[in-house]
Amino acid sequence: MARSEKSFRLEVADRLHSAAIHLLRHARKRDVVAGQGPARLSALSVLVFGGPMALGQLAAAEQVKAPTMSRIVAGLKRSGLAKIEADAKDARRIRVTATAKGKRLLQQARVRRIRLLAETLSGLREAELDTLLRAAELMERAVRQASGRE
Amino acid sequence: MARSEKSFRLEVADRLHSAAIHLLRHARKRDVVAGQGPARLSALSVLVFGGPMALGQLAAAEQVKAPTMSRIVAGLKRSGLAKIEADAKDARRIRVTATAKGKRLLQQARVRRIRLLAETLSGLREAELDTLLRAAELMERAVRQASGRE
DNA sequence: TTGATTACTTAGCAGTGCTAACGAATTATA
DNA sequence: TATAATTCGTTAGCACTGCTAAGTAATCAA
Repeated sequence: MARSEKSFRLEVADRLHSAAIHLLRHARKRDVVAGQGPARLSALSVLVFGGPMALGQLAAAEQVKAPTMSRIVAGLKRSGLAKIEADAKDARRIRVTATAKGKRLLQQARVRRIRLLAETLSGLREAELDTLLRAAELMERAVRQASGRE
Repeated sequence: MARSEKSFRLEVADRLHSAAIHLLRHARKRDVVAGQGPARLSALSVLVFGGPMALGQLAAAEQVKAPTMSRIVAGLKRSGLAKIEADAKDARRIRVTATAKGKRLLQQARVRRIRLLAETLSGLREAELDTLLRAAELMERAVRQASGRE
């Protein structure tokens, strides 16, 4: 059967969507161990690897609205995982920074989560892992490009 | 740097986890169009493609606890997307069935969501889409195997 | 028959997403 | 300079989704 460029993309989108949901749902239980929800861990990750930034930047990076990020940051602060300072140039802005405790917790949570996801992948051969790695890169690229288009 | 079998799997798990989160977060806004949250749509999908089933089965299929599924089903019922009947054999059980309206809505929501995810993938070449499709299959397989192991 | 198990519901907590509305600070303009 | 428009973040309030604990009803086992 001849497959058109377009319908093939729809098929890929469909299958990928489903697979991503199932994969994450399977890995999700694990986040609980850190005592922090996935949104907080993800935001903390951005802070740790991207350095201190304003709330708005963080919200954009996480593709979330400002009020949502405001609450996430409040939670991180309450847990001592991030701290908030005033911006020297612009008093409207805040500067969100991961604390040492935040960095530590992130590494631990990350290790646990990733290790358990790796278990899920334990039945795959190395060549198949290569495919997944390339796929992960493609997904990130596609999202970046699409975000730019919006 | 020589990569060991093990650390490579950890790296793949890490990148894949991150990519899946970002991809779904990017596609998520779309579900809103249907006026139903992702958990309801996903459960409805199981009902439509898997046929009527008991609440416990549905919860297991969605990897969710019974109380959570109880509420999801209540929501579907309230919206007229699913109906609940008594089980003939066992009065403790309920039989959850997708209504015609539920099937219709699911198809529409699915088409919308998939079409918009396909847009996200529009910058990729056909060979890259092939990679994603293979990756989706691998993810599903890995999750199935891991679920069996648990 | 009585006790244990199973299926589902209810209640209550926490996290995460949104929009609307607000105050404070900054920038642009008359 | 004074005023208006914009930007940044917060608060309030809604909805959805996940959990555990506890309760009810039905079934199964001893």
